[in-house]
Amino acid sequence: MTAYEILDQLKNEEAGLAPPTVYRALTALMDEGRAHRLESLNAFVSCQCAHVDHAPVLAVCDDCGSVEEHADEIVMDRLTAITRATGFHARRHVVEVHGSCGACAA
Amino acid sequence: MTAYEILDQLKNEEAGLAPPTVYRALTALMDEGRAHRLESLNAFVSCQCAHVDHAPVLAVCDDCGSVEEHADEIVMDRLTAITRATGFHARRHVVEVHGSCGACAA
DNA sequence: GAAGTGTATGTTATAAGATAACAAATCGGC
DNA sequence: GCCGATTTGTTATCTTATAACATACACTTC
Ligand SMILES: [Zn+2]
Ligand SMILES: [Zn+2]
Ligand SMILES: [Zn+2]
Ligand SMILES: [Zn+2]
Repeated sequence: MTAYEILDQLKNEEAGLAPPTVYRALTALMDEGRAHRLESLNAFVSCQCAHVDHAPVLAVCDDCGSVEEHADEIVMDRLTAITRATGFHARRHVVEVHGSCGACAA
Repeated sequence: MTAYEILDQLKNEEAGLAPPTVYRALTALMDEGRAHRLESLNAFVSCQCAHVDHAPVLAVCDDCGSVEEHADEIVMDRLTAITRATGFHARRHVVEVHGSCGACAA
C-alpha cells in the first residue's frame, strides 16, 4: 500500500488526517521493524515474519500486487562481502524481486 | 543524479526542456542498459560496466553519494532460487546496498 | 498550582518526482 | 504533394514526501 492509500483509508475513520501523520506512523513502524518500505514501488508492507532486526528479501508480484517476505542471510552476507572488496562498508541492504507469484504465474 | 538535477543541467544548454523529455531519455537509456535507476533514491546512474543485459548490485555511499556497480550472478541466482521456493517467478532484481565507500569509511 | 521546558502531535503549505494528455513536427510510403 | 504513423515537444496534473510552524501534553521546578 502506498502512504496515500493508507491515508485515504484512515480518513474514513478520522477526518482531518494529513500526510505527515501517516509518514510519521510509518517511520515509527519501520524503526520497530513492523513494516518495510518497498523502495521500487514507493509503497509499504507490514512485516510478515518475526519482528526481529532483519533485512528482508521482498518478492513483489507485478500481476496481483502481493508481497512475499524471505529472510536470507546468505544473500545479505554475500552482498556485504561483494561490496567490501572495494572498501565499502555496507549498512543497509535493499533487496526486492519483481515477477509473478505462484498463483499468477500458473 | 535525480531526473530534475539532470533537467536543470540540460536547461542551461537548452531552454524550454521539460520533465517528460528527460524521463523519455532516461527510459531509453535504461532500455539499452546504459543507465540504471536507483530505486531507493529515486535517482539514476550511468552504467559503469559493460552494457550487456545485467541486474547490477549498486553500492551507494550515503556520505558522498558515489555509486559502485557490481555484477554478481551468485546473488541474482540465489534470489531467483529463494523466491522460486514459493512458486514465484522472478523477472527483475533490485539490489542496492547503502553504506560508506572506501574513501568515506576510512 | 503557575511557569517553564521539552517532546509529541496536528496543520498548512510546498517541495520533489513522475506521467497523462494533447499538439506539433518529422518521416516514410504512395 | 498527401496521408497515416511514429517521434518529439508542451502543458497540465498527479503522486509522493517533507519543511515549517502551531498546538497540545507531560513533566519539572519553584
Ligand atoms: Zn520483515
Ligand atoms: Zn500474483
Ligand atoms: Zn550496469
Ligand atoms: Zn563516499
